[in-house]
Amino acid sequence: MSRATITKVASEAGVSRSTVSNVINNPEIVAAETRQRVQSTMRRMGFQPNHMARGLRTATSKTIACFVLEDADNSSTDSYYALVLLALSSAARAAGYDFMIHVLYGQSEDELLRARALLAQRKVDGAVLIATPLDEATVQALRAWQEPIVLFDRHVPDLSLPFVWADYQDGVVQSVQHLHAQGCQAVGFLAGFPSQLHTGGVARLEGYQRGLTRVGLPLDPRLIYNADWSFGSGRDACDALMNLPAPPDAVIAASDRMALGFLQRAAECGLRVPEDVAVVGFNDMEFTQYVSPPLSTVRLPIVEMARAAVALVLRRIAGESAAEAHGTILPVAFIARRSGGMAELHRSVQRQEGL
Amino acid sequence: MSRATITKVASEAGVSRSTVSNVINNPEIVAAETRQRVQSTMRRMGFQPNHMARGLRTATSKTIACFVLEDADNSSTDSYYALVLLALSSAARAAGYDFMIHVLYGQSEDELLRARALLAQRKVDGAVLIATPLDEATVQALRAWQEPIVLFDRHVPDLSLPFVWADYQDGVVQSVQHLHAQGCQAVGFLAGFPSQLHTGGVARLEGYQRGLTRVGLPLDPRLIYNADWSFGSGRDACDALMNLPAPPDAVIAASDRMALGFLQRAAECGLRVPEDVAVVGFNDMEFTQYVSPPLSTVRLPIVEMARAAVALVLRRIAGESAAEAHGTILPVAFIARRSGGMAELHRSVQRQEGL
DNA sequence: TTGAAAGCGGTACCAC
DNA sequence: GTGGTACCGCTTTCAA
Repeated sequence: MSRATITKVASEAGVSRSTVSNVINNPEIVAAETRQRVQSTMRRMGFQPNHMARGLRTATSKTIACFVLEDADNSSTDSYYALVLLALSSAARAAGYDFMIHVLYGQSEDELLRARALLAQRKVDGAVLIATPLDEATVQALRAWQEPIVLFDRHVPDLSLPFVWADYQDGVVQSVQHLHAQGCQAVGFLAGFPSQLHTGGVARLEGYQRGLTRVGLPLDPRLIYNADWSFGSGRDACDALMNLPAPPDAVIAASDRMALGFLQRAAECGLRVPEDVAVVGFNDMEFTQYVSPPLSTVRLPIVEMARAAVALVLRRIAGESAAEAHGTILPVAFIARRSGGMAELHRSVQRQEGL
Repeated sequence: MSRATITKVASEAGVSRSTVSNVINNPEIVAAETRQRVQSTMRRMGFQPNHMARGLRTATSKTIACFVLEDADNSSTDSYYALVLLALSSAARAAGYDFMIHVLYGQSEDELLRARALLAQRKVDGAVLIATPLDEATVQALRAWQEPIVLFDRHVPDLSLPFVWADYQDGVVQSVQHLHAQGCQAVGFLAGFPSQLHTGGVARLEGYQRGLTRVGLPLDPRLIYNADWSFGSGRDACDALMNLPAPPDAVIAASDRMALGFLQRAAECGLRVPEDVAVVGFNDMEFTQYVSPPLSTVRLPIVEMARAAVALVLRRIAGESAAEAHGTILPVAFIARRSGGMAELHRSVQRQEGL
């Protein structure tokens, strides 16, 4: 039994194909009686307009893709990606678009071509790119395509590709302020690789520096440990920093994973958190609530970022130039938990309770 | 500048459209010289065949979808989903298919219709369904569609929907065996909701019972705590079980999250793990490596499961009936870490080292 | 308000 | 081995 087509519906309902088409796309211009007859026929026959035929005619797919640039570490297996993908899918759907995910294994020309084919073949109307490592050359290439592409969670200063980005810098500033409010005087920092290509890493380091300045603490380079984002490097950082002649009384890690490594090693060394050293992470990964003590951290507004990214893609699809559709920067939220010290929190709770 | 079409390429290369089409789809039947001329013309013009036109003609989209059934808990933000989605996407791509993700917010008729539309409109050729909660009625409906749909990580005994499933039961059997080999004599169990609809929960409980039988330990119902999969319920389980007149010397949790709650509460109560009580989780979530002590757990073969699921979908797309394409059950792996006790491991290491 | 007809960009069959 | 041509199912003028 072959599928119902618009032609069959038309002949069944005793109207022309154009009328059926109008019932679907411009119901208001069809006479009420005709419309109802056609609608009930469509329902009865289980008619669904063929996406390919429609797309061929209208030259749109009503689909957007997320290009996931996978690096060597398989970083995209992180739960962060689950959150982002689902948030994007939900934002796309809210806008009436379907959502495709396409993984790029590296940034080879070949892989870029495959991604481009999706756009060139009109299989998708636009794309959001999510990439931890991102070469300059790749960005240039993407830009040259002149397709509706938006960078997610990336800041691209000069290049005219629209982007969505969270205020990483402010997240660390808030962390410093919180720790300072706890009475901490020597705040260390576990930096990730602050390569130029990982703008998030740079922004966090800048936030650290700016935060110190703002609360009036000196910047001591010895308190900055250059880790590599991994759990293990967080452990190493603990050994390195806490054995300094003048160890920090608090540390901020550029990622929750490093913070957790630090936390674990600190426990092994008999250090109490936050009494001996307060710890703050970054990202609010699920497990941060489950460790002892629960980890203070910074939460990214992923749902809002996804919405903003989809909105930017849609503007590009609608014909807006890449130059017009500039970047969107969204605020982050500091999440106070025990590892960062709770004095401030207690005070504010007391204040709320009118004590 | 409008996009290159097959017609333009044809006239540019001085051949007919059919020949260009053949160069793309049946290169071997075209004369080498013609083929090369056409190919270089295509390249020069940046020609990409229009997906819609091709799909219209061939009635295929070369796309499969993953339907994600989202429950009230937003469980799909779990990193498990990131792994599954990326594994599916990779498996799809290896088979030459693109990959769409479509979230169903609940199991209402409306949501099911939206998912069905994707198939009926020929926007996707088939789908993998991944769902924590899954009503009988939904399964019946899916089945009635007669579309290429495969259930991921679900066991559907009687219903003729192909499925992929991991040997949950054996995972727990292995856990029991490991603990028994450590000398544990009273192994408790933290069950999730063992509803009929969550077959994974049932299988784990069965594995517990079967494991005990196999190693010759008695089944003591008091050692089974009915938790709800959450971190908090794992904590509660610790209080409940460890305050029994005869507390267990080991517990197996049906999820890592519960195991971690147990671990945390145990630490608060001054219990040593694994000396006072050994703990084993289930799923091998990332954070299990990061807690103290690292959590023994059971790892699901997600990549293999994804491959199997895509393979089943493709068989259905190729025309195989749902009845023929039965289920695939894949083996799981017990991961020994410190929380479960390491005596056995030490022995086997010594054995390997020839001691 | 409705219908006829011309595509959209490919594929596939059939002559040549 | 190559070219002509009839579709695939829908949208979109343009007349009636």
